Amino acid sequence: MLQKRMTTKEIILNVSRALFMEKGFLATSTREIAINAGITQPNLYHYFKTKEDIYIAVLEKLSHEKKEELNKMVEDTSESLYASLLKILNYLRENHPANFSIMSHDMTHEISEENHKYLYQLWQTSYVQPLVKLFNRYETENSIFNSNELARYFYSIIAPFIQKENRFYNKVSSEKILYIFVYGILYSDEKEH
Amino acid sequence: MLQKRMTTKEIILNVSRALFMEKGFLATSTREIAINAGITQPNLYHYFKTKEDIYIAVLEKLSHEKKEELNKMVEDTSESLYASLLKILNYLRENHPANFSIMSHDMTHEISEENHKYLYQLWQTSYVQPLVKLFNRYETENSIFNSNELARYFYSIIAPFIQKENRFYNKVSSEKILYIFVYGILYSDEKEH
DNA sequence: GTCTATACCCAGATAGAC
DNA sequence: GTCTATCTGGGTATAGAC
Repeated sequence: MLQKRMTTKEIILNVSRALFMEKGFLATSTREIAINAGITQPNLYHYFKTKEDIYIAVLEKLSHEKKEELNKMVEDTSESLYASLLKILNYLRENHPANFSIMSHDMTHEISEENHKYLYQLWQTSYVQPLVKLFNRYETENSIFNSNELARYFYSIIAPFIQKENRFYNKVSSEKILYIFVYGILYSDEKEH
Repeated sequence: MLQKRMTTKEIILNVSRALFMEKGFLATSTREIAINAGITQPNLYHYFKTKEDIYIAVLEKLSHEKKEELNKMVEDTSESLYASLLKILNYLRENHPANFSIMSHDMTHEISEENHKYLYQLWQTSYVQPLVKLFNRYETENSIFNSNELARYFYSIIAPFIQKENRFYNKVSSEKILYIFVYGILYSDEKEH
């Protein structure tokens, strides 16, 4: 994917994605986006009406990409639940540019009400739904959690391990993270595996 | 605690805490702090050199308060691990003004390097250490996690359930949250409790 | 210790030439 | 489609009177 062959709009979306996901909405300036895209700041406004519109476009593209990938990973029915979750976790840790916590905060605090609702829907269909499908296949009747809850918990638990900058959480292996989610801290105390 | 009998500095710290914790460092303006404190914006600078200094002072006070409380809760050795964790979780959900994710992001992105290090130390001694003490009492040799890891995982797992604004996570009971941390999702599938 | 006035900067966004 | 120039508003912080 050479930048030379990309349109200006695509370049803007790419550099904006990196900046928004690393620094958050507020801390990312349109001037910074422009410089990184190799254009002037007013030129941005030829492609987008506002900075918020850029942000929406970035998350739209990101969500659609991840939706595709997550659905693909979930559809392999030959694997165990643990194996599927491990694959997803590793994929997100390697490929996802976003810090979920920042995304969530920006969505609820820095974005207009209607866009907030729209992004929430995007999140649901792209990230939560694939996981719900997965859990539905394994869930038994006496579980105290339904698939929707499990999908949300999964993301909240893995969130800190996805942010790139964190010196502590980055070193933790995906297997260890999953152990807690799947077996809890007591299981690993009482049993060997 | 009547505001009338508080000093101006205390009032500033109180309103700043509420604003910083809800909106984050960047999104909170000194004008807003001043209005809520009932003073003019330049008057802030009689008490603090910079906005960042206010932020540091807020987190210092908050940490020391929580350190006291957490240590108290951890010292009751008659309780089970589950009961202790439940007490701590409920306490934080009821009394902690902060969204840990925002705090963490501000610390690493919006604050000077030296203050960042200082706040990290505060976090360690006030929040992590009490939990480490607790886990040390229960940990067995074959656990794949040490107490320090468990303390950090605990906070990362409960983090989304502490932010006040979230419509989904707020409804979840503390018992359910702890179930996953202590028993995992599989245990609740296979066994009744 | 608190105020008014204001400096200074950087943000998002627009006008209009090329 | 991209630019230069610029508007407008908000931010943090300072000067200096009371």
